[in-house]
Amino acid sequence: MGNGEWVPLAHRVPDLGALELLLAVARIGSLSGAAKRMGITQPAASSRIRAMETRLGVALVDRSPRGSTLTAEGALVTDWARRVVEAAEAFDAGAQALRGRRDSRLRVAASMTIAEYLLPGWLIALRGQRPGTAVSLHAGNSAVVAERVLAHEADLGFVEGLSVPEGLDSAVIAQDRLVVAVAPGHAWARRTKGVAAAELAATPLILREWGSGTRQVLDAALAQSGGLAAPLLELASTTAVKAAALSGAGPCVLSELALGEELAARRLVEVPVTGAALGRALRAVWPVGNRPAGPARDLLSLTRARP
Amino acid sequence: MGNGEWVPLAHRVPDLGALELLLAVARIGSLSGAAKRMGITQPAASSRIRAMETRLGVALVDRSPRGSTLTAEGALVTDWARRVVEAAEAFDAGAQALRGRRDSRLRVAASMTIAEYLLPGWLIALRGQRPGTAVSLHAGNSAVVAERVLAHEADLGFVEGLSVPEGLDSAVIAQDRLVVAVAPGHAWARRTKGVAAAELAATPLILREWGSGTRQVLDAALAQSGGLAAPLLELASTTAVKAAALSGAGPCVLSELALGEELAARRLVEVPVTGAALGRALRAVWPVGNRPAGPARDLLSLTRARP
DNA sequence: TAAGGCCATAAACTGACTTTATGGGTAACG
DNA sequence: CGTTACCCATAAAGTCAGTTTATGGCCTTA
Repeated sequence: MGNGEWVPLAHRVPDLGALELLLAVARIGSLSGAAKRMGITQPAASSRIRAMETRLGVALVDRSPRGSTLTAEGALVTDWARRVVEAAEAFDAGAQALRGRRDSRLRVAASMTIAEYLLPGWLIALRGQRPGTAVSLHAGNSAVVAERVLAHEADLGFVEGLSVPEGLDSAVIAQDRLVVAVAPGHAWARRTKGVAAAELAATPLILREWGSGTRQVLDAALAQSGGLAAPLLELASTTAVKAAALSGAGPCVLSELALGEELAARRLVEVPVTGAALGRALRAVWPVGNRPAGPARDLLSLTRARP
Repeated sequence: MGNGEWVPLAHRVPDLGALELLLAVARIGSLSGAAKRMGITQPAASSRIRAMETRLGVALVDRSPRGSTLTAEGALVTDWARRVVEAAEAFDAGAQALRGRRDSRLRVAASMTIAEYLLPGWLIALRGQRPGTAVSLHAGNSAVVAERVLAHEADLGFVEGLSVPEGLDSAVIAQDRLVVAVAPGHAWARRTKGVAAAELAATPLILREWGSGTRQVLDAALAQSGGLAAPLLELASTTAVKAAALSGAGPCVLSELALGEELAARRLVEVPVTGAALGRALRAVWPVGNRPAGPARDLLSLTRARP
């Protein structure tokens, strides 16, 4: 893509502090109250909000002597801001765990997909329930996770895959699903009956490169339908796969977790597949006999559909 | 919720510029290259990445005399960062449109739900196709949108609702759906057969306050099943409704768009409903006869499942 | 071995954000 | 009808993070 006269996003979007302040103003209903909540003074808050309004060219809050409320545009902006702040919170939760402090009271090992999409949310929830718990995270493939759990270097592991590694007990915490998705303009988007496994197998697809968990499950599921055709594109990251599919290059296959937002917004359309099992269990694992206790049990109960 | 020793998110998460820089490093493969791309000097980039590593306590990039590549942890952090940056891009696209400049070549009016969840994505896509197009956005309820379109104050409108306002032609661009969702621990989460409309109507629910489009559709859909019971909670914002449902307070009803992420991550579970039509069309509208042309046509074709 | 990538470090600079210090406005209350 | 207690705005001075400029070391390629 061309560069043109590109300016960094950071110069066009208020910084996280300002967005967070805006959320506080929305919730609390006054600039000074929000300022106190954020640990800054009232003039600072006033100035920041005003700077944000100037930059956006829109009035965000109605000031009155007895408080400030959002304007209609302000409410919309606040909703967009909330999504940024929530993503930042997930980032923070994940990053803190990645730090891997020695004094951690809960050591977790997780596969990539789980670490990327699910764990931050769980950690935020755990922090809500047990604020004191320090968590350390180690990410790797299923084999690495199993190894660390068996060596008692992790209190709890999370794996995605078809089978449970030797020596571990497990509980299914969710049922992930590979999803075939196409851009709305693609011919398959009209197929309400979906595609048969054999047709899917015969079609060149946009895939992650070989070695990814996703790819392995797909290979196994279509083995009896003739095996995978040569890929249309073979890309290194989930993002690249999504981008290619969005541009209409062809059908892609990714975890439902990676596609949630695109599917909800109809930027991509799911194509049902008949005759192949594209599901895979997401499992929590622990050494045989060592049922999780303490913080590990807390986290586990957060992740399971049924406690 | 208690405050405790809270520190602002902005002090724990790198700023957007740093996250964007990290993405550039991931894509380009060198600090100096990423620096050039971002319009800063190489030492600045080096220093920012280093500061980020220090703050997070994790090495993110492997430096070598022939470039820099992400470490395993770096790749994970980059994926989390990408979500923050994408949210910020959506914020920016929406905010720019809200500005409402006079020289806008495309004036759009949209209902709240569409403006909040769908429009930013469309605008990003439009910017990709037609970089020069300046868009102005006006958000309001269906009546306001219709009025602006009829008065030729907007080139294109987007409404959600059961009927098309008088004097407007329309095209269905997506089928939104109200979703009943509960926390995974809730009894309804186990109901694979879902709940009947009558049972839903009789159950106290967590709802948006009266007047919201969501609420109206729900009222209409359950009118023949006995009408809505008194709400369990009646809250002012989508976010508040979600938060209440996440905490296990009870079943909530929200647009599928608002719940996409929570459902994908299984933080909330969808409960199928039988015997009531909870779907509603999302429509683009324009004055009878004035078929959209130019930029409006470009945007319209981006939003339609079938061009 | 010279050239051209890449990255690290040090020191001076800049500017955005902050606090401190005021002032003006509205509402509740005796 | 003043007093008190909120609320917000403005001005001036201070602070610190992030930046540039300048330099040096390392590795590969021709």
